[in-house]
Amino acid sequence: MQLSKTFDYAIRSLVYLARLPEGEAAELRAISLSQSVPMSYLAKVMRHLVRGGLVTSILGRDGGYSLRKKPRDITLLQVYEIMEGELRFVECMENDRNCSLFNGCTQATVWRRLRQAVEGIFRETTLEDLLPKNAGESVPTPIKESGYARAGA
Amino acid sequence: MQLSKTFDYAIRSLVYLARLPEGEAAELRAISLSQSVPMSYLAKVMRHLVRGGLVTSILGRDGGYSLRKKPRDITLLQVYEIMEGELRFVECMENDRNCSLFNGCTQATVWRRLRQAVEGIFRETTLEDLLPKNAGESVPTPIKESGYARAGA
DNA sequence: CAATCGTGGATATCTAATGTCCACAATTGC
DNA sequence: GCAATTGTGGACATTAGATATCCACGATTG
Repeated sequence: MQLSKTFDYAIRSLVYLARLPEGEAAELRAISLSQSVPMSYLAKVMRHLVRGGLVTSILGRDGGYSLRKKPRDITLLQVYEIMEGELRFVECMENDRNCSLFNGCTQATVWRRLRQAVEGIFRETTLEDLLPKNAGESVPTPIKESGYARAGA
Repeated sequence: MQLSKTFDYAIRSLVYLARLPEGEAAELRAISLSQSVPMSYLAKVMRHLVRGGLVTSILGRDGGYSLRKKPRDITLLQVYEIMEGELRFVECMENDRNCSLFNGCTQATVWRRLRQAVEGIFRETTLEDLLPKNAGESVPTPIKESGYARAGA
């Protein structure tokens, strides 16, 4: 019942990008530092987001990442599906192939209800909802940068 | 976002017990067979349920397990907490110690809403809800018993 | 006392998440 | 063109947790 760090990283990175001034891009290093996420791992996360169409990447010098949509047009459900695939609580959720037990699987109803609930929340929550309220704040910095985002890629 | 097999095993075993005639107990082997769960692993699951107070165990010959409460008095939330501990979606859910980022963690709200939703469903769903509707049915048997519950403990 | 159960805990295996690395392609400034 | 910078791609390593196995033991019954 845990959400993966990867998913959390993705959201935090997106929020970071959403807080940038219009049209500006952020480097991997900056995001990594601000979120205390290993740079090489974050790189992988960002690639997902790029392929998923939520983020644009700019190559070469002065490159970086920037949002491709308005914060309010990015839902957590989109992010989840890009990072983790379809929302599912048990192996057998859709395909009865896996489950050789034919107790009519009375659990299925519960799992389905669970998914609907979670999916609903994810669908209704956009990046905008995750932006800090106090407007005139600048991008946050990490408390201690214990070894993240050093030399490397 | 996956539920553990262990949790699923626990529920299925409880449902199995709930379907027994009043006051009857079931052996580990029988449960294991019916659910296609390795016996030695199921033993561990059952111990949790015993310690958690949902199930009584009878030692010695003709021993086995039986429910300690009525099916409608056992909620999925109880089962979950016994098997997995407190419901939680991210590490930092309660204690801010883990999280050295002070972006005010706007996600926290979402995680909390998520938990409330799931917790609600778990709290409202009892074992009774998981019993097959068609009354006069006997305890199910597995389709194929491919190697489970053989010799061993 | 012998057969049958569950108990307890150490240990092993497996799998997915997480993290690391390096060669490469794109872009920009000189 | 060249060097520096930035993201890309994929192979690989590590870790952690879930899952599974084992065995010596205690309880119970006939």
